[in-house]
Amino acid sequence: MKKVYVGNLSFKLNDADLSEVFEASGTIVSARIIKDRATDRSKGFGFVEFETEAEAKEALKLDGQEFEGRPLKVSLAREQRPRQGGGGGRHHSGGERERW
DNA sequence: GTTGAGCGTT
Repeated sequence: MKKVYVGNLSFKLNDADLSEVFEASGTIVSARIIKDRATDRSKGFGFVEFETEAEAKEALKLDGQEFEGRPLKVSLAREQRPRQGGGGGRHHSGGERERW
């Protein structure tokens, strides 16, 4: 998955807004603002998934772009957090990155 | 009605 982390977002932004911002960078598979599961309030950051890596790189160029009065913070998303464990083949748990 | 460095939930 080509996913990018987007931070420094305004608390007013929604997944739709995030989509609006990054749809100009490429084909968005999924765009979501991370919110508090309890209060549903925006945490001020989100994730955007693209179809291709090239589009994700285009999204990285939006890093520093001002939006809603705040400069966007865009970077490669880390490995997706496991939902509940379980399931089976865990390749490499934790934030450890694949060795190059 | 709140806040501000950060890497997530069905």
